[in-house]
Order: sequence, then structure tokens, then C-alpha cells
Amino acid sequence: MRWDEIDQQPCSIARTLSVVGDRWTLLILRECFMGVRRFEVFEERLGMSRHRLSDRLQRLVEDGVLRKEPYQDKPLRHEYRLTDKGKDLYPVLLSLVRWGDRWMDQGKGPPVIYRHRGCGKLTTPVLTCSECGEPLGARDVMPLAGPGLRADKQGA
Amino acid sequence: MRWDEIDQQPCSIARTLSVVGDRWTLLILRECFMGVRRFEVFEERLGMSRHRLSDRLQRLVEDGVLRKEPYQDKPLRHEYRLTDKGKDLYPVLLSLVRWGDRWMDQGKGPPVIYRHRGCGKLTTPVLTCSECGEPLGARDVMPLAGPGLRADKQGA
DNA sequence: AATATTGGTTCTATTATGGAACTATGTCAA
DNA sequence: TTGACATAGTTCCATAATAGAACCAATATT
Repeated sequence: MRWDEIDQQPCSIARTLSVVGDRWTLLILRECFMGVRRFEVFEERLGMSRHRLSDRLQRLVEDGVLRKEPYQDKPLRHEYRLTDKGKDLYPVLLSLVRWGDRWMDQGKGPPVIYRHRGCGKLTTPVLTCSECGEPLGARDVMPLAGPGLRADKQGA
Repeated sequence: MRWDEIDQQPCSIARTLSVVGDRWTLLILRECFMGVRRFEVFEERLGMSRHRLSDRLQRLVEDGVLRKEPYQDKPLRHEYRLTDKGKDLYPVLLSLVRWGDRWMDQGKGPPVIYRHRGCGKLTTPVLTCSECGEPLGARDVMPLAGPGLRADKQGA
């Protein structure tokens, strides 16, 4: 199976990965959430080739994750900003951070810590049940066929 | 920057992606969480080449996400099982599911829905603050330098 | 002895990526 | 009015990664 066929499965993980699942995209989005909007700044902070960066940004715009907006004319220049669809990827980023903090910190503790503006405390994000608020682990959850699944095969 | 240098940044997202950030790994882990343990079953359900599958499983074992255990001898056969480190990736998968359900369902609704065994209700996972339980969005959280960051550069 | 089962490895053609050089549109200073 | 600077790309080529098919290995079954 080639990568461009990956989103054809009735699986939300595969479909999400078809948008953000390549090697650079989630790092690009990390920069977006840190306020980066311009091509040169992405390039400099990410250390990726302009070639790939250009391609990836364009695709993210096509996929509705970023939008390209002029910030000046003469010469016309654009910047890349998160759409609502893009902003909604924040929990994905945070859960990646959480795992990296716990398992990949090289014994030095997390490189970045987070203060929750709401309650003022340092927070470690937890994925919880929307209905009862309890944390969700693999064993706590029972997957069932949903409306998006007909006579189709696998999914998650 | 090449991919094998990516984990050298003081950034938990980059470090996590250095383990699970290639095109197939998170789909392999999806299967693990659905109970798949054997090479042939991974191959059949994922539709990826044996070549890549073999390579990826091996790397996941090296990285401590899966462990390889014999389930019979004569002939000796192994299966791949999630370690604690691997199981802890569940929130990453669930947050990918959540986004795909919301933005990539092609108007048909989610392919899979989840019942929380704890409270018995259908649940949509929410990332919340460990301290106060409120949902966390990008604007609700203030990143600060953590102990893992010294004179280093960027991070998240 | 031939076939099946499971779990791989090897090989080659195709595709993706990194990195350097080049292009385009303007500004500004000498 | 020429030359340097700034921003945002695009083009080109060598290298790396991937898909897919064929092959290999240990043992069981017929």
C-alpha cells in the first residue's frame, strides 16, 4: 500500500495521519502553535530544506489546516496561520509532548513545562472521558462500530 | 537535517516522533492496541510490505515500545506485545482518532465509537488539566523552560 | 517426498528527501 | 542607477527510504 492510499481506510487514525503523518508536519505545527507564521522563520527554526517546507506548507493549506494570508503587498508576502481545524490538533501535540516528557527525557526532566492559565498550576495533560471526567486507558474503553462504518473492514 | 538527527533537539515532540513519527508506526500500534501480536496478522491487516514491517517492529523493540516474546518453540515463534512504555502511547492514538472523527469523517460520522467501561457512556476523549480537570486548548497553557532545558535552543 | 505455516531477508525499481543553487519582486543606500 | 538586502519560493541532482515480489528457513502435516 502506498502512502496516498492510506486515507481510504475507514479509520480515523489513518485519516489523520494522511494529513499530519509525514516526518515534518507535526514539527511544523509545533512552530505554528508557538506563533511562527513566516517561511523563513519556519526554515530557520526547523532546519528542514526549503524544498520540503514549501511542499508541506502548501499541502497543509490544501488540507485546511493552515491558511495563507497576505501580510503586506509590494512586495506581496504571505504568512501561514492555523485554521480552526489546525488549532484542534493541539491535543495531538500535547499528548506527544506528554509521552516524550515521560519516556524520552534522558533523565533530565521535561525540556518545557506548562502552566495552566485557568487554575495557575503546572499541569500534565491527561486524556479523560468526556462524560465522567475519569482518565482513559486502553483497557477502559470499548470500541464499537460507528455510523461511518458500513460493510467496511478494519478501523479505529 | 536528516531524520536520525531529529531526536537531538530538546523537544519532547521531536523525541516522540523519532520513535513513532514514521509513516507506519502509529498504524502498527493501532493494531497492537486492538490485540494483534503476530507478524502475519500485522501484515495482512495493515497491507504494508513485509520488508518495512520487519524493520519497524524491530525498531519498536529496540526503542522499548514493544517486546518480542516466544509463544512456542519447535519451531520457535515470537509475538510482539506492548510494553508499559508502549501502552502509554494510547492517549496519542486516541487524540488522533478524535481529530479524524471530527474533521475527516467525510460527513458519515466516526467509523468507530467508544464506550467508557467506567461510566458506561459513549465517550469522546478530552485532554484536560491534571490539576483542575478543565479541558486544555492552546491558549489555556503557558509553556515555560523546564529542567531538561539548559543553554539549549528551541523546544516544546 | 511434497505441501503448508510462520516469520522473516534480499533484491530491484520507484518515490521521497536534503541541500545547494537559482529565481522573483520589491526596498534601500551609495 | 547600480548594487546589496530581504522574503519566499522553485529547480536540479545525489542520496535515502519504500513497495512489492521473490526467496529462505524451521518444522509440522499428509
